[in-house]
Amino acid sequence: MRLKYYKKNKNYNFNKYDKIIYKNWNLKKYFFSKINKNKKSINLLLPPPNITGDLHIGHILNFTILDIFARRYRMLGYNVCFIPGTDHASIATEIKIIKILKNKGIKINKISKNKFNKIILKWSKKYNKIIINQLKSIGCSCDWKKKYFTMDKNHYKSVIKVFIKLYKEGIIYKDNKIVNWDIYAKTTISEEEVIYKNEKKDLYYIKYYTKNKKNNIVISTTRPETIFGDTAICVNNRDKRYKLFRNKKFIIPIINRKIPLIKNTLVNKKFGSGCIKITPAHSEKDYIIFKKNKEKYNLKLINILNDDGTLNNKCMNFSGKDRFLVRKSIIKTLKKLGNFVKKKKILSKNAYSERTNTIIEKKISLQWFLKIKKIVKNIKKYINKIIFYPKNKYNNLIYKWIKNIKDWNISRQLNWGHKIPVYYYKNKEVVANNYKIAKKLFKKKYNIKKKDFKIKQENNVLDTWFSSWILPISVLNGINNNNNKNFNYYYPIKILVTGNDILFFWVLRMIIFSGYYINKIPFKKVYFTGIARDINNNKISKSLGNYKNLYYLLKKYGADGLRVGLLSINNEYDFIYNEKLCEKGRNFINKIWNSLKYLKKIKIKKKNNKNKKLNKIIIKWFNNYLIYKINKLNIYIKEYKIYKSFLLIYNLFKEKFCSIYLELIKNNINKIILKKTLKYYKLLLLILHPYIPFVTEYIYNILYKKNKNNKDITVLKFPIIKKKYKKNIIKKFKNTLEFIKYLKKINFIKKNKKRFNLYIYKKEELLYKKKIYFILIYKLSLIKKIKIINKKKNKKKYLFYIFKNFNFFIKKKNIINNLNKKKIYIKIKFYENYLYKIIKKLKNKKFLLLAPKNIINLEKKKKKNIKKLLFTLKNNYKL
RNA sequence: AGGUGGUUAGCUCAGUGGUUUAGAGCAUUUGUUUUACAAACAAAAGGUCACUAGUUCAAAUCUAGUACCACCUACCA
Repeated sequence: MRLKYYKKNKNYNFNKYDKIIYKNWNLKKYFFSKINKNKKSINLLLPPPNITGDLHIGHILNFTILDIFARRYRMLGYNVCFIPGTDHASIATEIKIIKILKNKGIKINKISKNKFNKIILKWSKKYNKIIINQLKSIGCSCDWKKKYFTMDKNHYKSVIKVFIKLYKEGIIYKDNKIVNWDIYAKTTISEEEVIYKNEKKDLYYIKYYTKNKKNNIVISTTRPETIFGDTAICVNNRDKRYKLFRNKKFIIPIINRKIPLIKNTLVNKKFGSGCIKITPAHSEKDYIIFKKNKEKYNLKLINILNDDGTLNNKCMNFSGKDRFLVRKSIIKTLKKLGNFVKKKKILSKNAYSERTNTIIEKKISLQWFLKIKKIVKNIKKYINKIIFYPKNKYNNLIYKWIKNIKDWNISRQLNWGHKIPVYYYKNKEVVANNYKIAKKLFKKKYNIKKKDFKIKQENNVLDTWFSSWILPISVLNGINNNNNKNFNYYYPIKILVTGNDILFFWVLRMIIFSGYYINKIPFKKVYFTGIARDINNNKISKSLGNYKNLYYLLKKYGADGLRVGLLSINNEYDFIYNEKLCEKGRNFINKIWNSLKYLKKIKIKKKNNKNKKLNKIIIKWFNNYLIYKINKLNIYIKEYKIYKSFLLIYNLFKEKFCSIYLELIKNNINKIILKKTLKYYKLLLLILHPYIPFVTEYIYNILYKKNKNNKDITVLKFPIIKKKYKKNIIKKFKNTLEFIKYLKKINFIKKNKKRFNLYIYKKEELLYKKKIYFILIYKLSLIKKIKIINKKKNKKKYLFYIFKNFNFFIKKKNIINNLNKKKIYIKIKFYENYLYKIIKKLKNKKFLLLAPKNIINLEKKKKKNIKKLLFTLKNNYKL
């Protein structure tokens, strides 16, 4: 690897070096995992992004967290297998292609299926490449040899195998049911892909007369265009208003067809007129009522919609027109006929397709279903074995979902996807792996003796999620061969990282499938991230396109900068993404770059014994502080508190290392301290590496690698320090810095910056020496010397100050008091009030009786100190 | 309608039953071009911690209720 260092560079040139560094990692096969029984395996699965477009902030957050786990486990000596992949995303991709073709002015009807499929294939190849490059460019340390695509041969085979098994067990079946119909994509979609939005709608009240027009009944509906599909009128069993009408028949306006009045408890008396029309082919509830009364009343099922959302030929002169246009014109007609009563605005939900954002229609249709309830029985057992982060947040939700779960509609009327392996001959069907086997089966099963007969494969493809729910097993080829070495070694996944929005789509289904198929959990842990949202609180997603291109962000902020930016928010909850986050990330990387520049520049002065003592203290402090923080860091990561862990490192590096440590040793560097500094710096790079892999690798190569054959940082050991640290040293150092800050704050710095003395009591000398480093005070403040005195100093010449428990004096002439008097007055008032409160507390008998002793003592101390402080302030006020 | 989470500085968010004035980043204001870093450093200003009640010697923190916001689930002719 050729990495060069130019001292003139103002920042880390990520555009140039990130690629070189990743190539090098790849060349040395650091991320490729082979079975090694002496090493524990860690299996991580990258949730496959859809090939519909490039990656966005949500993905990057997700994958960064996964990559942190991967890199850290690798550095801890585990055999990490981080499996990347992409999803064919059947419906999403197909819609995307259709849109693109439409924009080009190409009509889909005029393209043959073959050609269409070729276009999609080309697209999928292109975007597979793009996505992989993007994953590499953000630093994902994946095992590329194990890369999968959900339309690969092997995966396809697995999907088919699973389908056949479930079909044979009677879990997959074909039936006429009400499904969600997307009129744009012309396919069914699953319940999870439907988004309900509450919107204002008109509720129409319409009169239906009896034959002789003597009586009428008023139904209420939001969809008057469906009257062509009416088969009955329904009221609640207990609704007394309609008692008179029992057993009567009514006539549908416009089409003049007779329909009966029926009863059902599902009808809500209070809503609308309490009387509804039944159109069983286009409403789930109506369908249920229809089924119950079908035989008794001889009801018919009438489908009135074409696949594109226009009315079909059963709708008289309205046929061929869009359902919403018909709604308007039919109301006009009803008004003319005198059947229209009134309309009312109500708030009601419209069902939208998540994929195409069009209003979906409920429609009766012959589809394939999966009896998920049948295989979900033992799920509690498996869910209890899996740990979810954040803990317990989703438990209730999960069980509720399982309770209400309906059969899963798995067939889609699309081209792009796994074709359902069912074959037809006349009205007979078989399920088989391929055409040849299917033909043989027909011959056997149905005793067909003809040599030449044509069979047809089912046109529909499977829902995308049908191929996703088997992933944990299928990526290790565990479906085709459930006793292979890889599968036995790597299964199950250690931790799954994913957005909380696909809990039902994917996460739960994987648990259900693995539990059913091999009686095992698919993963040990699940880490849910929040969802990235834009300023308007919309999900950042491919379909909305509300995000900037990744390459733009990478060019501007670098991969490490992006990673830092996204780690700067608490990712357990949804968050609003703002590009300023990336700026913060970039700035941090810049800081790191400059620290390297500084270390490269250091020149050692030969004779420097002046500040040996100071150096010793600094080293002692930082050494202990590092151990303390690294210990804490490891605890955070073990608890999967990623956000906290990074915040810790961020502050450790920027504040403690750069602002304090490096500033303190400046101009005072000898061989020993340089050696120590490089050691600390290496430790910092190591703990930073999982978070920001590129820049740390670069610096490590520049600063520490002497031979080509030396290891890169990515395979070094992650520091876990078992040494104990000394708390009192850390505290003493902190105390001292606070003391110095206080000295600066009381504002007695002379303009000529002449040094002056600080006076302390003899009796407090020990306390001072125990808790404060004098040497640091000399270094960082204008104090010339700390002098020890026996008696109180003359008020006229000296001013008395207090910091925590420390009392000290300063000569008045050393103070330039430019605090204005008003401010001091406000302070005095504040402390007087504060003092009053404490005195009151200390007079409270209950407090003295019940509060712990140390708290009481603390209050007493406070009282003392505030009194003194007030004294000082008042003195200052006079000044 | 039910569930979950939230309400803390102008913005985005940390935070803990008692530590003299509740923290960070960004934004704002002021100062500093001093040899690692102006994408920096130093500092200032900015908060009745949503509201009400309760528990407690002590509540921003625990409990309950209210209001508002977000998400999820269900109903809707």
